[in-house]
Amino acid sequence: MTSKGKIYSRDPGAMRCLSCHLNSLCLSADLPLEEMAQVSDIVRPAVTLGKREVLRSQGAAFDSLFIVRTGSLKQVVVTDSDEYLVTAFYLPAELIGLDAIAQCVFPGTFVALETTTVCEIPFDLLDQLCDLSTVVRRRCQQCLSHEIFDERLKLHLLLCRTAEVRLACFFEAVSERFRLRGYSPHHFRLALSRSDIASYLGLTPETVGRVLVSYQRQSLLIAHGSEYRILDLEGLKSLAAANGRRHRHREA
Amino acid sequence: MTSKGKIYSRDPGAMRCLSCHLNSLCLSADLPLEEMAQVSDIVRPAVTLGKREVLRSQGAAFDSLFIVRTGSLKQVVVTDSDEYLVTAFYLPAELIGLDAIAQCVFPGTFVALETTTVCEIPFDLLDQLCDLSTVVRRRCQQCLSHEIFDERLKLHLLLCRTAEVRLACFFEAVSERFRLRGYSPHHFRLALSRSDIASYLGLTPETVGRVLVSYQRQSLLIAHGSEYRILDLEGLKSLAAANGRRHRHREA
DNA sequence: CGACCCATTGAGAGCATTCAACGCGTGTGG
DNA sequence: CCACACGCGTTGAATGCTCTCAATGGGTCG
Repeated sequence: MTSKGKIYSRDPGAMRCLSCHLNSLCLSADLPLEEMAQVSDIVRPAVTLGKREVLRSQGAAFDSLFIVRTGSLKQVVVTDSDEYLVTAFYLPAELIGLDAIAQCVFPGTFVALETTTVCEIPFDLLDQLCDLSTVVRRRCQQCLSHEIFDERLKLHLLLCRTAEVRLACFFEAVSERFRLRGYSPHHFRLALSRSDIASYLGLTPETVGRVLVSYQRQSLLIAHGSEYRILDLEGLKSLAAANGRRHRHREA
Repeated sequence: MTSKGKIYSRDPGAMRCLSCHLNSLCLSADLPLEEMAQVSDIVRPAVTLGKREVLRSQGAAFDSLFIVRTGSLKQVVVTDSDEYLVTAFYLPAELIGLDAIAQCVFPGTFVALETTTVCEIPFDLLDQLCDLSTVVRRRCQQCLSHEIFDERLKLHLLLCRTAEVRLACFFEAVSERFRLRGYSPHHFRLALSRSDIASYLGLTPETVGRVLVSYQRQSLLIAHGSEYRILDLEGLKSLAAANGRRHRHREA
């Protein structure tokens, strides 16, 4: 398709990644300088999205991966039976579009939850880069594999959990994601609505609300709109770990 | 580590893949002859496992991917809170170990559900092959990406489903997996126990049993031990699609 | 300022779990 | 070869969690 030659000419905007505050978390994390420069070169300048603006629609041809710089997005899948399902959400430095590679089509719609900027990485260029650099290829592989395991285990755990435990797991994970990105793990704004959280966890908005109230009564966390303040992270963690329910299996 | 040269010398056992009955489904599917030969060369002769025998244990160093030739296996994860969770199972031609790549450790124990044979693909060799062949690399990428999306959507769907619908989804998916592999989609043996199925779906064995009885009363499917006969696949599918429950969202 | 969406609260119903008991088949050890 | 233990599958009754439905108030957008 596209000509294969010379995909990285050192242009003025290059080395963008090096100076980016997310540098250490991104796709380019831990890459040697040379490779990081190569990745830098194929990254398009950041795009800004307004709240509720769509980055890519479900079914659109897969052209690029994206990395969140600021703000956040959710992935919404509309199923055959016209259900509206929030299947993922993305915070700064997180990679969008990995699930589109196989089918060459975006499996869901990506919607900005607030004013958001994203870097675009054209996939055909990244693909060429993978051919040239083993390090980059491995890094991509790692990102892919990491998501598989992460998702699988978490979702399987949630399947047999009560609402109270599901939310504890959710906030524990979110808090950790913020912490890794250098934000406070105890106090953050999460632009997902209660309905979004409910959809993501397979609950109803009412139940989510009720559990939040019960958390507040237990002095675990306080929710004010989209502001969340975790008072007792350890308490939340033990709630999340407490195998919230049933199933007394033994080893194989 | 290992020397990079000449990883594919045409040895007598080569072209194994070409003559394998699973050829068209496997990792090697759709590869040009030359690449298929290369993959063939790094595949180790099939290993046989007895029932309940462990292929790799949770936490073991990641060394190889495996492909099921005959039989089946389950992946069991023991969580921090000592829960025993069935997170995946594998039928012939399916790829084991993709979720181990990121952490370089197997995230769960792989147990044979019956007498089973698997092909082993040493990962360091496959990795080298990816460096040499774009086609192989893309194919690996595809396998990885496919799992992400598949799992995510299915599990999120299950989260807000009743037991009746969860099992319908389960059998629809299993039937399809058998069909793709050339077996009857209507009649198959599934070596997973009721407890395994329950764990996989986040239910209790009792509930699984009760739903199976209700299916039988509705003439949807008949279960005799590990033999399953689907009488009304369409009925099962519509049950699975019927958004088994709640949540009336609108588009974004 | 009105429409609409989101969040919250309450009451009732339904579904799945829990707990308990039983029959069956298999594998083990005497 | 047989007895027994054990895991698996099944069934029943009761509890409890979460959904459903409904109504209200607050915030936002047009």
